Amino acid sequence: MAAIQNILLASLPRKEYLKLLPGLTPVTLEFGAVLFEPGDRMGDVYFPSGCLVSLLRLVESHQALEVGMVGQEGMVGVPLALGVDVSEVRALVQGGGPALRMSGAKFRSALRRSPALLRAVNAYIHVLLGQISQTAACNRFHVVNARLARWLLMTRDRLKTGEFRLTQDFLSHMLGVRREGVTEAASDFQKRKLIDYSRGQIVILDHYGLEAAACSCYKLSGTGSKAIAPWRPTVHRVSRVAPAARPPLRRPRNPGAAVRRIAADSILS
Amino acid sequence: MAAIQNILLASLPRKEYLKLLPGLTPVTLEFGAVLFEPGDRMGDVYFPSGCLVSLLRLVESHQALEVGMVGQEGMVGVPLALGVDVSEVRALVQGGGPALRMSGAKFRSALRRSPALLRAVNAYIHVLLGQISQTAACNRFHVVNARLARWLLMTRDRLKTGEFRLTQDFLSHMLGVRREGVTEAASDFQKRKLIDYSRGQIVILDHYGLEAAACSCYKLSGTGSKAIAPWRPTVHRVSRVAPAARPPLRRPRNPGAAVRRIAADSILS
DNA sequence: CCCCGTCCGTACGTTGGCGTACATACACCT
DNA sequence: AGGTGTATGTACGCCAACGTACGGACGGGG
Repeated sequence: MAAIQNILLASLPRKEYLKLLPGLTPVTLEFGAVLFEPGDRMGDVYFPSGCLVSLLRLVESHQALEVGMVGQEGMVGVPLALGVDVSEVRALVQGGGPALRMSGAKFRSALRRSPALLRAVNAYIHVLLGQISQTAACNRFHVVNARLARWLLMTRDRLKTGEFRLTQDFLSHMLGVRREGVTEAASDFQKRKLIDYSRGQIVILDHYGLEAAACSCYKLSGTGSKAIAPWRPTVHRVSRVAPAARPPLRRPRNPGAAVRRIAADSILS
Repeated sequence: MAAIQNILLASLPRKEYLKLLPGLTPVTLEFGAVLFEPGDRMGDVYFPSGCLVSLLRLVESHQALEVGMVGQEGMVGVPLALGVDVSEVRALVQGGGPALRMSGAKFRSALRRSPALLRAVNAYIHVLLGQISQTAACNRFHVVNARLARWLLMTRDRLKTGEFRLTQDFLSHMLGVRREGVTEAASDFQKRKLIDYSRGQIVILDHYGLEAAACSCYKLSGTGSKAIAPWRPTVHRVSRVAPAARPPLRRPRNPGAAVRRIAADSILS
């Protein structure tokens, strides 16, 4: 059996993990998939093992703001652990990859039978609370540049890679700013050789430089408490990334699964 | 026995509530008292019955932002229910009044023994999560005027009165803006006869007008979900409030209790 | 190969809020 | 009665971000 990639599950005693195993289905979450919309009944929970899910709060049908970011350190569907099965946020797959899925019913019964799981989930809820409130303050006080830097680093820590595919338009909805604002901030970083950015392909060139550009929120709860260690080995390359094997930014190849997918320009809706 | 004023406790079956009763100590929280600081070990939880507690996130030693507001619908010390006893926020008594206090140890054992309490607390945690994330989006997208209106209404709903004592300086830290920004917004409201404001004494004159001035966040999670009903009977008076029995804004009369108190100009620190 | 959709860059006037500074006003204390 | 500290009002320059508009650039499909 492969190593358990989700930290929350990995923290369980082997015995309790084995009891959970039958209920866990490995799935691949595609970029752009929407796991939940506000108002949706949440049928399943997801434990990301190599993907990244954004929790977005929608405002007045024209704007979105990321309030939480869930990677290997956590789970999607926290309210189910609290006895609520209606989502208040949009859960958007922001970085495609593997996850473990469990039905809400099984999850809730597992919570009752496994004290270790309950402890782990509770601890994560606390982390999430802290992350959300930290992000709230960050969004209020810090300028776009600093927030973008923080966001890129947080993403990197969770995807364990300094390369990912995200349009500036997408980013603007995460940060709750105009697309042009992202362009300016990204251009600045690019001039300073902190990142390379081309048509949705982001490469982090200088991790430490980005940290210096980020607000202090990154070091505080930026990584989602101690669970996620910043992923260090930064590729220092200055040449453009080869335009080779680059899948299309949207239109994922495998439209299957019971998750909706959304057009890039309707992250808001 | 008087009616149970805390909605969270009142929702319990009488039998389970009676089991809790020995652990509950009625206390009076004074305006300005700080229940927890970030980093503090939380020894007790509080169930407000007629007071109002703000949860503030501090940023870089010079700014504060309210991320949550706890009244009769909730409790202070949520992390204790999640197995964490270190606070991440400042819990500041923003409206003095009665509350029920319970030791953290008793609370946690009560949670184990009372399924109804667990359900109620979990439901509240979910509400709090929603409130925090809604506030985050609100702080990002809405102008000061709208946010101030929302804040006043939320306070009113929880204190069940349209009169309360708060300086503009205090408000500025709640909203995360300059004091002058609050002055301008409040002056605007005063000109439009929505509120009366004089040296820390706020009177809401036109509840519906304020609602119109507030952003839509008020109606959404503004009231903390369905738990708190907006408190309607607005006093419509235009004359100045009599300068009569007005206690000093700070320097509460009873400095006792094991809670620290802070100077008005150090809400930040 | 060209077209067209997507994505990125830039520009310009506007504005909400900031930082700063200072003036007034009220309240309590001596 | 006057002083002192706190609370509020106002003013001015500045800047980050907004709304809007448009131009260019890349890339896949017909």
